[in-house]
Amino acid sequence: MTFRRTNPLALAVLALLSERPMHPYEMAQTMRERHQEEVIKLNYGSLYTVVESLRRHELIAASATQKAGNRPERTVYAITEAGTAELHGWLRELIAVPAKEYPRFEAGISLVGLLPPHDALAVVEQRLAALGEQLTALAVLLEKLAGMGLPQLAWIELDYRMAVLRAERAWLTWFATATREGTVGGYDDWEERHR
Amino acid sequence: MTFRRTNPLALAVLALLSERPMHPYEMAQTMRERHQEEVIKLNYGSLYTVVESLRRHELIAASATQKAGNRPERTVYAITEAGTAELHGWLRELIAVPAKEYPRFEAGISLVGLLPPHDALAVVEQRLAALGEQLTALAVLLEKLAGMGLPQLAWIELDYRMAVLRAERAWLTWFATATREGTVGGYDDWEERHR
DNA sequence: CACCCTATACTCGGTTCCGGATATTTGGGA
DNA sequence: TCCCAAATATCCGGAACCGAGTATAGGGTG
Repeated sequence: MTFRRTNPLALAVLALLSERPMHPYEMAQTMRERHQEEVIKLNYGSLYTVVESLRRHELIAASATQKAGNRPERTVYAITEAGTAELHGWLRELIAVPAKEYPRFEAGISLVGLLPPHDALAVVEQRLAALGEQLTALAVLLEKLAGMGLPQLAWIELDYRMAVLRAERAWLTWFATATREGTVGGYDDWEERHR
Repeated sequence: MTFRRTNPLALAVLALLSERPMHPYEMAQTMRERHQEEVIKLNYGSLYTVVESLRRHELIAASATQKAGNRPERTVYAITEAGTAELHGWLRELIAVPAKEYPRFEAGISLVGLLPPHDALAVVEQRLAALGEQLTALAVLLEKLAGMGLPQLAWIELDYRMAVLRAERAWLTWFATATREGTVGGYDDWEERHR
């Protein structure tokens, strides 16, 4: 059975172990500290499932079971050679090949015609406000990270997200205006259906 | 137990049943015809699970079991009043509140420093090419739909996706240049680590 | 020094998801 | 008329996922 590149949490595990051996709980802590959990969903339940799956595929291996102090016993894992290869291959694939994803907003906006135009406008404006807040929060964070002397490469994904958020906001602004003024194609029919 | 708005396929089911009663297989066909499966992931296995879950929560109800011709028996479902309310509420939420999502590309690009700069540049350029193709394909499709006389509101989500894709491409173009010329912040260290 | 709160380190059970099977029927050509 | 491919309609078993629970230890407080 070959390893399937589904859960990105497995990628995070490989990336962390490529620095040094760790036990699962430590991985979680490190992800927290580095704000990695903003980019890769972290869930304790999944973490242990994922680690076990990586071990079964021999991409990582248990390197020791410590019993520091009198804490519950814990297993430290290390990356294998196959694991390093998998890490690099997966990374290449993630960047090179656009994955087919299903953003929830696309699902929502595709059915916006089911809401009366007036309500639709209201929720779009709510989203605009929320996006605005996210953008300023991001800008503040970027400022702070740059100020701390961290190199841009260390927070490159935030830079990317900022660009995408700006585009979203621009589109939404257009859509809100077009709805308000009734200039979006098919508006008359839309209006009529909701009476 | 209250209904959890996880799988958007359930939203599609509610939306379809808000038009008229259908049996599951017919829902799938209709989604195909309308290219809805581009926006909402459709999987036969999940479809029946989701329909059963909606029925348990009384958002839809079995309205008849036909046996047309001699086909295997099939159950036709209709939306309930609670279902209609759920559909509208969910729709509002999807549009108004930006969901925390985890795009795979963000995960990938956040770890790009693990690849040697030269390789990173290569995969980024591959993605740029792929994005270019997606964009022209989208443009062709939009042209076609507009030509068929469909109102803009019927393909509003494609309009949105186009805007986002353009922003992605612009950002990637910048990143490729900055990598090629070594002007991305932290480049020297990056170079050095891979020797 | 008794107490409690938080941090540590998992574990577990129920739900959800999904990729194939499975079983029947219709339509169309040889 | 017979046969096969495609369409119809659903089901199933295993994998993955996730939230909540458990159990111990250290550290601060009155």
